[in-house]
Amino acid sequence: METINKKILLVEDDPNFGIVLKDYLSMNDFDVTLAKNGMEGFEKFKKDNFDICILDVMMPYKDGFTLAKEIREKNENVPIVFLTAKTMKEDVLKGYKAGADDYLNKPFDSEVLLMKLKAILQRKASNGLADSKKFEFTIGGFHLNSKLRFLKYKDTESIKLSPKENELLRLLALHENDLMPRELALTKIWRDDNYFTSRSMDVYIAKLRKYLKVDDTVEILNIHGEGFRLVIKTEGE
Amino acid sequence: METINKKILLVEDDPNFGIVLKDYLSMNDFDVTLAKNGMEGFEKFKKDNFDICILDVMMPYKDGFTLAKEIREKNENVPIVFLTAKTMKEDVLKGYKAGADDYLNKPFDSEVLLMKLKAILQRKASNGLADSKKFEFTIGGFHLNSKLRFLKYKDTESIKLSPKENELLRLLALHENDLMPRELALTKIWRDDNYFTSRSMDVYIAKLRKYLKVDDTVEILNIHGEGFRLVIKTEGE
DNA sequence: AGTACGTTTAACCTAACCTTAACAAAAATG
DNA sequence: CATTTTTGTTAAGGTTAGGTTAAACGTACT
Repeated sequence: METINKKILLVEDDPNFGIVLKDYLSMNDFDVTLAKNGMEGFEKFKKDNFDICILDVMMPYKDGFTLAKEIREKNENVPIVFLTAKTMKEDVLKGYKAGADDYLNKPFDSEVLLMKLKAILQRKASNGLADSKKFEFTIGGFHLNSKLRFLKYKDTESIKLSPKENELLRLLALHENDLMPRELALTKIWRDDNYFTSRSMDVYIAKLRKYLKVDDTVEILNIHGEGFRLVIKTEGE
Repeated sequence: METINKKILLVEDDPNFGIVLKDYLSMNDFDVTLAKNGMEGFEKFKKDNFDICILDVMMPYKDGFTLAKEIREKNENVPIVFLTAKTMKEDVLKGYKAGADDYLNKPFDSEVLLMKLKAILQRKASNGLADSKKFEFTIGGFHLNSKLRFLKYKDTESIKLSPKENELLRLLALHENDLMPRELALTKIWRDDNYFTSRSMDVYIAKLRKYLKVDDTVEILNIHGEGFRLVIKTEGE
């Protein structure tokens, strides 16, 4: 498993710096794809599977934050590291809100970057990586494709799911018949756990229940104060 | 919703800075334990369960790295964030080698710290924490799942239990056939031992007895002035 | 500007939960 | 055996979490 080098998407508009950094990372056994701007970065992201994304914040056309958001919509797990020239608090906060995993101010030491990357990859490795790859589920009579974001019941037309609907249902499915803690969904999907996000989540639970109503072997149960449980009643028995 | 606050171990030798930081984090809904040096930090770490550790690097007797290593020996998962006054590359590298999750140079912005903590906890929330807690019990003809909070008798519909019912029954089951002291339940579940909580507990005992009535091999007995006993009459005999 | 879509916020209602009170029954106490 | 203390049980009350719908908001696309 460890034979294949980790793939990095590096998006950096300064060509000199970009090349230097790419070479440095390549020398350290990373498989680096370099993109010169946000647009190109997103295209390349869609076409491949990266283990980590390093995004410059200041870029023409599409800045790093916007790109990060787009990336997050496609993939909620891939680690994102921002590079920025200035130490602006706003930027840092914005970055973390966009789902950053780390943040580096230029000029930074390349060795430090390397250590950060290693630390991040290590963390990811310890987490259930299998989960992040799983995107197809059978839920009673339903089939959920959470990559393409649709839900199909038997031979009926498939329903399109919004990003939040999709992620929530996916999390529930990942914990099929088991408790899916409120807190988990809130931190993973809403990235904040407060009264409003919690209410928002309830709204989405209601939406999902509506979709699932056609199949009475499938149900979303509440465990008061804890979270929800997607139960699938197995036949007979 | 009663989300229990995340526990932070903060080890910082500068008393002024330590207090300020502790207060700031407390204000932001963290449950902070402050230790004044590495030694004390490790003692406190062993005595409790923390969600995250924030360690100053420069400390008398035992520096942050040494402490981090000791902590890692006890727990290889808990996130560790270092604080350091100087931007020394050596230190940063050493920190990551010691298993750091992040690194902050003083002076740092407190909001940035907050975001980092959130980002780290979010990452951690994604892996299912290995809850070594025991939550499944067989009580005569009953099956109690105290994680999903339900009680099932043979092949009947399972009953949903409220948090208090569930915790109380779980405590009783944990002490099956043995004395479960009043005081224990009151301090563990009600977090206070007074006349009213005690009466409340009696109400819950009554509720549990009602649930358990269908199986006459199971019974909750009172031991006057001491507590309760969940007895399970084994067959034959 | 206008439309479409996804998401959040507000509002209102119901269900779940916990405590308290009230009264009855046991058990201890002297 | 009268009295106090503890426990058993039920029901009322208050508080919070959750269910649901609709309106408001925001952003992207026309």
